Amino acid sequence: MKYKIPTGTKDVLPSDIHKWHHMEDKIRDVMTRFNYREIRTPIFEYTDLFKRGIGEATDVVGKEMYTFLDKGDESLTLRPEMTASVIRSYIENHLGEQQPLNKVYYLGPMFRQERPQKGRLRQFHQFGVEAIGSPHAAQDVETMLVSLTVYEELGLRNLSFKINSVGCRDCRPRYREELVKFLNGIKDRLSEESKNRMASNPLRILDSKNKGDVEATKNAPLMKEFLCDSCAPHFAEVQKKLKDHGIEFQIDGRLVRGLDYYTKTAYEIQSDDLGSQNALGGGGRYDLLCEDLGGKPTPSVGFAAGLERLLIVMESLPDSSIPVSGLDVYFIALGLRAQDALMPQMHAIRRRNLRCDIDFLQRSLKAQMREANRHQAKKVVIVGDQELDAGEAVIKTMETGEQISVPIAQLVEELTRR
RNA sequence: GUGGCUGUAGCUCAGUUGGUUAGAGCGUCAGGUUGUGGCCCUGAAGGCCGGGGGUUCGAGACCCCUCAGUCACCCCA
Repeated sequence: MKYKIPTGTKDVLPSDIHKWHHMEDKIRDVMTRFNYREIRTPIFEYTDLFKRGIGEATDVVGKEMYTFLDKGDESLTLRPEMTASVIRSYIENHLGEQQPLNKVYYLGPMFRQERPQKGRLRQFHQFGVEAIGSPHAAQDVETMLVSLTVYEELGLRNLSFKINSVGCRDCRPRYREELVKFLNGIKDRLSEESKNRMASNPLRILDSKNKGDVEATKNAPLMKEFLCDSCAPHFAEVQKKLKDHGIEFQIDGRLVRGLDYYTKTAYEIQSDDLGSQNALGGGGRYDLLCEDLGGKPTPSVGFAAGLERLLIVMESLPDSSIPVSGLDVYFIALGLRAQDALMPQMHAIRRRNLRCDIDFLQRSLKAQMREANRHQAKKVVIVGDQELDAGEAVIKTMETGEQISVPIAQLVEELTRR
């Protein structure tokens, strides 16, 4: 085969598209009820935005970005995530000047050049929200509720919901010092990767999956023990509000997440159906990002979640709760005269909001019936020379097999009745 | 970037220690019904056995290289 799809990308074929529509419809529905409005930003941005926004030390920026020079020698990058783009747009369009709190959501493709595996593609899709402007724990909790509601209403169960606080620029440095002190004591037991991270981002050593690292850091100090007078009550309040909502969660003191901009709250929703890449979505607060990108200090919180991963979990549900719908009417014309007579009728019925189709291959009645069945047609209209001469059409109800004859002139009325 | 596994029909997969013409199920198409779907029966079409090289009288199978997929590491959605 000469042409192949690029590594790490997937076609969504017509036979699967209803699953995507189902997810997308539910996401937009929930977002709307929570009063988040969609924002659409370009698929690419100037490379510096992501370097500054996500952090030079992160894996995303360090080794996963699709970066290229355009014909004007500008360095552009296919977006690896949305938060930096959204904040750029928020600042650039002065959204904060028009109202103090902006709640936005997005849904679209992201790009990271990594080795694909289960639940990880080079072009993948995320939905997410950003609530820009509120420093309060209630806002953290609302974003959590958005994602949990989407999952809940799509029928997902048995998810695990983990939260942590990663502190702020006041308390994190103090903690980081303590942590490095501890890590130095057990340095020789750490993996190479973790040793390399000692200088750049020691916090992430804690959520390493390497068994040796996990064992070695078992007694490491945790951020939650070092939270400052601002972060500690905030974290406590998030927990209290979650309990008020009856939301089950676990505190995971080692949850850090790989994006540099998080402050205070960090959270992740996981599923066991996902294999090794078990995060369905995650998010947190990023109170410093806006000013880092040249805007005014603006406390914000948001999450991002993967659609491909959501799809994997949905497909693992015992009874596929993804609705499929068939045609309302399939038109069977035996001969071109009959086709000429039926197409205007079909058009009129399509204009009355029914889903219809007709055979375009001039095949046998039997073949056309099979086609009707394949499309799960509720009714079939059959017209051949006999009917044509009588000015009539046969309407067959597929489920019961019952057939009636009606004048062709009354087809529209007959089929759209009820 | 590193490692494991897998590449045979549209899909899912068999294929014996290397041996004649490469199979099955599903799907597709047709017939069984002069103009009636699903279920059933019958038949047909559909394969450079991922690609290249090598060993051999003989390779889908063995060896080497290569490409692709997949899973895992790292990290994340």
